Amino acid sequence: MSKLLIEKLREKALKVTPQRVAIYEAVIRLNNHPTAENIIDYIKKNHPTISIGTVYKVLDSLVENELLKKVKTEKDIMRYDAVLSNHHHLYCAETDRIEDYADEKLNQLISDYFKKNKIKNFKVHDIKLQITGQFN
Amino acid sequence: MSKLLIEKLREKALKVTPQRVAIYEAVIRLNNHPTAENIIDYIKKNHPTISIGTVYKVLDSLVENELLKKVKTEKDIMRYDAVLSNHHHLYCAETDRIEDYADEKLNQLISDYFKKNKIKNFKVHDIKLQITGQFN
DNA sequence: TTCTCAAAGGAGAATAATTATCATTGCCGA
DNA sequence: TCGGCAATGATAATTATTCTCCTTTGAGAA
Repeated sequence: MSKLLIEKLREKALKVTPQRVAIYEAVIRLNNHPTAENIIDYIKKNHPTISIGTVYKVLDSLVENELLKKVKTEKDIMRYDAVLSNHHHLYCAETDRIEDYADEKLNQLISDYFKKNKIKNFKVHDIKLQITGQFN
Repeated sequence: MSKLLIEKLREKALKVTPQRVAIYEAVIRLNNHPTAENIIDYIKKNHPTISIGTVYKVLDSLVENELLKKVKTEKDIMRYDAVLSNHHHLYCAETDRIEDYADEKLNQLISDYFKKNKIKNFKVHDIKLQITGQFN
Protein backbone atom coordinates (compact mmCIF):
# COMPACT_ATOMS: atom_id res chain seq x y z
CA MET A 1 0.00 0.00 0.00
CA SER A 2 2.83 2.36 0.75
CA LYS A 3 5.15 1.21 -1.99
CA LEU A 4 5.00 4.62 -3.65
CA LEU A 5 5.80 6.38 -0.38
CA ILE A 6 8.76 4.19 0.44
CA GLU A 7 10.09 4.47 -3.05
CA LYS A 8 9.82 8.25 -3.07
CA LEU A 9 11.38 8.61 0.35
CA ARG A 10 14.32 6.36 -0.59
CA GLU A 11 14.73 8.24 -3.83
CA LYS A 12 15.10 11.50 -1.92
CA ALA A 13 17.26 9.96 0.82
CA LEU A 14 14.57 10.57 3.43
CA LYS A 15 14.15 8.05 6.18
CA VAL A 16 11.30 5.60 6.10
CA THR A 17 9.80 5.92 9.56
CA PRO A 18 6.69 4.26 10.96
CA GLN A 19 5.22 7.74 11.52
CA ARG A 20 5.59 8.70 7.88
CA VAL A 21 4.05 5.45 6.75
CA ALA A 22 1.18 5.76 9.20
CA ILE A 23 0.39 9.35 8.24
CA TYR A 24 0.54 8.63 4.55
CA GLU A 25 -1.73 5.62 4.95
CA ALA A 26 -4.11 7.58 7.13
CA VAL A 27 -4.66 10.19 4.41
CA ILE A 28 -5.37 7.41 1.93
CA ARG A 29 -7.67 5.56 4.30
CA LEU A 30 -9.58 8.62 5.48
CA ASN A 31 -9.87 9.56 1.82
CA ASN A 32 -12.20 12.48 2.17
CA HIS A 33 -9.61 15.21 2.36
CA PRO A 34 -8.90 14.98 6.07
CA THR A 35 -7.66 17.80 8.23
CA ALA A 36 -4.55 17.44 10.36
CA GLU A 37 -6.87 16.84 13.28
CA ASN A 38 -8.72 14.01 11.48
CA ILE A 39 -5.38 12.41 10.75
CA ILE A 40 -4.15 12.75 14.32
CA ASP A 41 -7.33 11.18 15.69
CA TYR A 42 -7.10 8.30 13.27
CA ILE A 43 -3.44 7.61 13.87
CA LYS A 44 -3.65 7.77 17.66
CA LYS A 45 -5.52 4.47 17.55
CA ASN A 46 -2.42 2.62 16.40
CA HIS A 47 0.25 5.14 17.39
CA PRO A 48 -0.97 6.55 20.69
CA THR A 49 2.34 8.29 21.31
CA ILE A 50 2.66 10.18 18.06
CA SER A 51 3.23 13.89 18.49
CA ILE A 52 1.06 16.54 16.86
CA GLY A 53 4.12 18.42 15.72
CA THR A 54 5.34 15.32 13.94
CA VAL A 55 2.08 15.00 12.06
CA TYR A 56 2.34 18.58 10.81
CA LYS A 57 5.99 18.16 9.90
CA VAL A 58 5.37 14.91 8.06
CA LEU A 59 2.37 16.32 6.19
CA ASP A 60 4.49 19.27 5.08
CA SER A 61 7.27 17.07 3.87
CA LEU A 62 4.90 14.74 2.05
CA VAL A 63 3.39 17.74 0.28
CA GLU A 64 6.85 19.00 -0.56
CA ASN A 65 7.78 15.62 -1.97
CA GLU A 66 4.58 15.42 -3.97
CA LEU A 67 3.08 12.49 -2.17
CA LEU A 68 0.15 14.54 -0.91
CA LYS A 69 -1.53 17.76 -1.94
CA LYS A 70 -3.00 20.56 0.08
CA VAL A 71 -6.63 21.36 -0.54
CA LYS A 72 -7.86 24.92 -0.32
CA THR A 73 -10.98 25.51 1.75
CA GLU A 74 -13.17 28.42 2.75
CA LYS A 75 -12.09 27.96 6.32
CA ASP A 76 -8.62 28.53 7.64
CA ILE A 77 -7.90 24.85 8.11
CA MET A 78 -5.68 22.90 5.77
CA ARG A 79 -6.89 19.64 4.34
CA TYR A 80 -4.91 16.96 2.53
CA ASP A 81 -5.42 14.79 -0.49
CA ALA A 82 -3.60 11.62 -1.48
CA VAL A 83 -5.05 11.54 -4.98
CA LEU A 84 -2.31 12.96 -7.15
CA SER A 85 -3.83 12.59 -10.57
CA ASN A 86 -5.19 15.81 -11.99
CA HIS A 87 -8.68 16.35 -10.67
CA HIS A 88 -11.02 19.05 -9.45
CA HIS A 89 -13.02 19.47 -6.29
CA LEU A 90 -16.69 19.69 -5.50
CA TYR A 91 -17.25 21.81 -2.41
CA CYS A 92 -20.53 21.44 -0.62
CA ALA A 93 -21.85 24.82 0.43
CA GLU A 94 -23.68 23.40 3.44
CA THR A 95 -21.51 20.68 4.90
CA ASP A 96 -17.73 20.69 4.75
CA ARG A 97 -17.71 17.79 2.38
CA ILE A 98 -15.21 17.93 -0.47
CA GLU A 99 -15.29 15.34 -3.21
CA ASP A 100 -12.96 14.68 -6.07
CA TYR A 101 -14.17 15.34 -9.55
CA ALA A 102 -12.09 13.90 -12.35
CA ASP A 103 -13.14 14.68 -15.89
CA GLU A 104 -10.64 14.15 -18.65
CA LYS A 105 -12.90 15.63 -21.31
CA LEU A 106 -13.21 18.84 -19.30
CA ASN A 107 -9.46 19.01 -18.73
CA GLN A 108 -8.96 18.65 -22.44
CA LEU A 109 -11.47 21.37 -23.20
CA ILE A 110 -9.81 23.80 -20.84
CA SER A 111 -6.29 23.02 -21.88
CA ASP A 112 -7.27 23.43 -25.54
CA TYR A 113 -8.85 26.74 -24.71
CA PHE A 114 -5.69 28.05 -23.06
CA LYS A 115 -3.54 26.78 -25.88
CA LYS A 116 -5.48 29.07 -28.18
CA ASN A 117 -5.98 31.89 -25.68
CA LYS A 118 -2.78 32.59 -23.80
CA ILE A 119 -2.90 34.78 -20.70
CA LYS A 120 -0.47 37.61 -21.25
CA ASN A 121 2.52 37.82 -18.90
CA PHE A 122 1.59 34.59 -17.21
CA LYS A 123 2.82 31.05 -17.63
CA VAL A 124 0.18 28.56 -16.55
CA HIS A 125 1.39 25.59 -14.53
CA ASP A 126 -1.88 24.16 -13.44
CA ILE A 127 -5.61 24.81 -13.53
CA LYS A 128 -8.01 23.62 -10.89
CA LEU A 129 -11.74 24.09 -10.75
CA GLN A 130 -13.42 24.82 -7.46
CA ILE A 131 -16.96 23.77 -8.05
CA THR A 132 -19.18 24.89 -5.21
CA GLY A 133 -22.72 23.67 -4.87
CA GLN A 134 -24.79 21.13 -3.09
CA PHE A 135 -24.94 17.38 -2.93
CA ASN A 136 -28.33 15.76 -3.16
CA MET B 1 -16.70 55.70 -4.06
CA SER B 2 -18.67 53.94 -1.37
CA LYS B 3 -22.09 54.56 -2.84
CA LEU B 4 -22.65 50.84 -3.27
CA LEU B 5 -21.63 50.14 0.31
CA ILE B 6 -23.87 52.78 1.81
CA GLU B 7 -26.77 51.69 -0.33
CA LYS B 8 -26.37 48.05 0.64
CA LEU B 9 -25.99 48.81 4.32
CA ARG B 10 -29.10 51.01 4.33
CA GLU B 11 -31.00 48.38 2.41
CA LYS B 12 -30.22 45.84 5.12
CA ALA B 13 -30.78 48.29 7.98
CA LEU B 14 -27.13 48.12 8.98
CA LYS B 15 -25.46 51.24 10.29
CA VAL B 16 -23.15 53.25 8.11
CA THR B 17 -20.11 53.70 10.33
CA PRO B 18 -16.78 55.33 9.48
CA GLN B 19 -15.10 52.00 10.23
CA ARG B 20 -17.20 50.13 7.69
CA VAL B 21 -16.57 52.76 5.07
CA ALA B 22 -12.84 52.79 5.76
CA ILE B 23 -12.51 49.03 5.61
CA TYR B 24 -14.51 48.74 2.43
CA GLU B 25 -12.49 51.48 0.79
CA ALA B 26 -9.25 49.92 1.98
CA VAL B 27 -10.03 46.66 0.22
CA ILE B 28 -10.79 48.57 -2.97
CA ARG B 29 -7.69 50.74 -2.72
CA LEU B 30 -5.32 47.93 -1.80
CA ASN B 31 -6.88 46.02 -4.66
CA ASN B 32 -4.56 43.08 -4.69
CA HIS B 33 -6.57 40.80 -2.48
CA PRO B 34 -5.32 42.08 0.85
CA THR B 35 -5.18 40.08 4.04
CA ALA B 36 -6.82 41.36 7.22
CA GLU B 37 -3.36 42.44 8.31
CA ASN B 38 -2.81 44.46 5.13
CA ILE B 39 -6.12 46.15 5.72
CA ILE B 40 -5.36 46.92 9.35
CA ASP B 41 -2.00 48.45 8.45
CA TYR B 42 -3.55 50.57 5.74
CA ILE B 43 -6.44 51.79 7.85
CA LYS B 44 -4.33 52.62 10.89
CA LYS B 45 -2.91 55.56 8.92
CA ASN B 46 -6.25 57.36 8.96
CA HIS B 47 -7.95 55.51 11.81
CA PRO B 48 -5.19 54.91 14.32
CA THR B 49 -7.65 53.79 16.98
CA ILE B 50 -9.48 51.12 15.01
CA SER B 51 -9.57 47.76 16.72
CA ILE B 52 -8.41 44.54 15.09
CA GLY B 53 -11.55 42.78 16.24
CA THR B 54 -13.62 45.39 14.46
CA VAL B 55 -11.78 44.84 11.21
CA TYR B 56 -12.49 41.11 11.35
CA LYS B 57 -16.10 41.67 12.31
CA VAL B 58 -16.64 44.19 9.54
CA LEU B 59 -14.93 42.02 6.93
CA ASP B 60 -17.17 39.13 7.91
CA SER B 61 -20.29 41.20 7.67
CA LEU B 62 -19.27 42.68 4.33
CA VAL B 63 -18.71 39.19 2.99
CA GLU B 64 -22.06 38.13 4.37
CA ASN B 65 -23.73 41.08 2.69
CA GLU B 66 -22.00 40.38 -0.59
CA LEU B 67 -19.93 43.49 -0.69
CA LEU B 68 -16.68 41.56 -0.51
CA LYS B 69 -15.57 38.03 -1.27
CA LYS B 70 -13.14 35.75 0.47
CA VAL B 71 -10.29 34.41 -1.59
CA LYS B 72 -8.82 30.98 -0.97
CA THR B 73 -5.05 30.72 -0.80
CA GLU B 74 -2.46 28.00 -0.30
CA LYS B 75 -1.67 29.49 3.07
CA ASP B 76 -4.08 29.53 5.94
CA ILE B 77 -4.68 33.26 5.75
CA MET B 78 -7.89 34.72 4.43
CA ARG B 79 -7.72 37.37 1.74
CA TYR B 80 -10.46 39.65 0.49
CA ASP B 81 -11.64 40.87 -2.88
CA ALA B 82 -13.88 43.82 -3.70
CA VAL B 83 -14.41 42.76 -7.29
CA LEU B 84 -17.78 41.08 -7.29
CA SER B 85 -18.25 40.29 -10.95
CA ASN B 86 -17.61 36.69 -11.84
CA HIS B 87 -13.91 36.19 -12.35
CA HIS B 88 -11.10 33.75 -11.77
CA HIS B 89 -7.74 34.07 -10.07
CA LEU B 90 -4.17 33.79 -11.22
CA TYR B 91 -1.96 32.59 -8.36
CA CYS B 92 1.73 33.17 -8.62
CA ALA B 93 3.60 30.10 -7.42
CA GLU B 94 6.60 32.13 -6.25
CA THR B 95 5.26 35.32 -4.80
CA ASP B 96 1.91 35.57 -3.06
CA ARG B 97 0.52 37.69 -5.83
CA ILE B 98 -3.05 37.01 -6.85
CA GLU B 99 -4.55 38.69 -9.89
CA ASP B 100 -8.04 38.71 -11.23
CA TYR B 101 -8.71 36.99 -14.50
CA ALA B 102 -12.01 37.72 -16.15
CA ASP B 103 -12.82 35.88 -19.35
CA GLU B 104 -16.40 35.80 -20.50
CA LYS B 105 -15.68 33.43 -23.38
CA LEU B 106 -14.16 30.93 -20.98
CA ASN B 107 -17.09 31.22 -18.57
CA GLN B 108 -19.42 30.53 -21.47
CA LEU B 109 -17.41 27.52 -22.56
CA ILE B 110 -17.47 26.02 -19.08
CA SER B 111 -21.09 26.74 -18.40
CA ASP B 112 -22.04 25.20 -21.76
CA TYR B 113 -19.99 22.17 -20.90
CA PHE B 114 -21.78 21.64 -17.61
CA LYS B 115 -25.15 22.21 -19.20
CA LYS B 116 -24.44 19.19 -21.37
CA ASN B 117 -22.53 17.20 -18.76
CA LYS B 118 -24.27 17.31 -15.42
CA ILE B 119 -22.46 16.11 -12.33
CA LYS B 120 -24.58 13.42 -10.75
CA ASN B 121 -25.96 14.11 -7.28
CA PHE B 122 -24.59 17.61 -7.28
CA LYS B 123 -26.15 20.96 -8.03
CA VAL B 124 -23.53 23.46 -9.18
CA HIS B 125 -23.81 26.96 -7.77
CA ASP B 126 -20.57 28.42 -8.93
CA ILE B 127 -17.37 27.49 -10.70
CA LYS B 128 -14.05 29.20 -10.10
CA LEU B 129 -10.74 28.50 -11.74
CA GLN B 130 -7.57 28.60 -9.70
CA ILE B 131 -4.90 29.14 -12.26
CA THR B 132 -1.49 28.71 -10.71
CA GLY B 133 1.65 29.65 -12.55
CA GLN B 134 4.15 32.40 -12.85
CA PHE B 135 4.07 36.03 -13.91
CA ASN B 136 6.77 37.21 -16.25
C1' DT C 1 -32.56 69.06 17.90
C1' DT C 2 -32.44 65.90 21.48
C1' DC C 3 -33.44 61.35 23.24
C1' DT C 4 -33.24 56.51 23.14
C1' DC C 5 -31.27 52.17 22.58
C1' DA C 6 -29.87 48.45 19.91
C1' DA C 7 -26.20 47.92 16.97
C1' DA C 8 -21.43 48.64 16.43
C1' DG C 9 -16.83 49.48 18.14
C1' DG C 10 -12.67 49.12 21.36
C1' DA C 11 -9.49 46.66 24.33
C1' DG C 12 -7.70 42.82 25.45
C1' DA C 13 -8.25 37.94 26.80
C1' DA C 14 -9.10 33.43 24.76
C1' DT C 15 -8.92 29.96 21.27
C1' DA C 16 -7.36 27.08 17.55
C1' DA C 17 -4.31 25.76 14.17
C1' DT C 18 0.18 25.63 13.21
C1' DT C 19 5.22 26.32 13.89
C1' DA C 20 9.43 26.43 16.55
C1' DT C 21 12.66 24.63 19.97
C1' DC C 22 15.49 21.32 21.64
C1' DA C 23 16.64 17.16 23.92
C1' DT C 24 16.14 12.27 22.74
C1' DT C 25 15.47 8.42 19.64
C1' DG C 26 16.11 5.38 15.92
C1' DC C 27 16.95 4.72 10.73
C1' DC C 28 20.40 3.24 7.76
C1' DG C 29 24.96 3.26 5.38
C1' DA C 30 29.61 1.96 6.58
C1' DT D 1 26.82 -3.64 15.00
C1' DC D 2 27.64 1.12 15.42
C1' DG D 3 27.73 6.18 14.92
C1' DG D 4 25.90 10.18 12.92
C1' DC D 5 22.41 12.79 11.76
C1' DA D 6 17.76 13.17 10.41
C1' DA D 7 13.37 12.51 12.55
C1' DT D 8 10.46 12.41 16.58
C1' DG D 9 8.26 13.83 20.98
C1' DA D 10 6.99 17.11 24.35
C1' DT D 11 5.99 21.41 24.99
C1' DA D 12 6.43 26.37 24.42
C1' DA D 13 5.58 30.00 21.17
C1' DT D 14 3.36 32.16 17.46
C1' DT D 15 -0.27 33.69 14.44
C1' DA D 16 -4.65 34.48 12.75
C1' DT D 17 -8.95 34.88 14.32
C1' DT D 18 -12.86 34.93 17.65
C1' DC D 19 -14.94 36.12 21.93
C1' DT D 20 -16.29 38.90 25.94
C1' DC D 21 -17.79 42.68 27.89
C1' DC D 22 -18.06 47.37 28.52
C1' DT D 23 -18.48 51.91 26.03
C1' DT D 24 -19.79 54.61 22.16
C1' DT D 25 -22.59 56.03 18.40
C1' DG D 26 -25.81 56.03 14.29
C1' DA D 27 -30.32 56.85 13.19
C1' DG D 28 -35.22 56.72 13.92
C1' DA D 29 -38.65 58.72 17.19
C1' DA D 30 -40.30 62.37 19.90
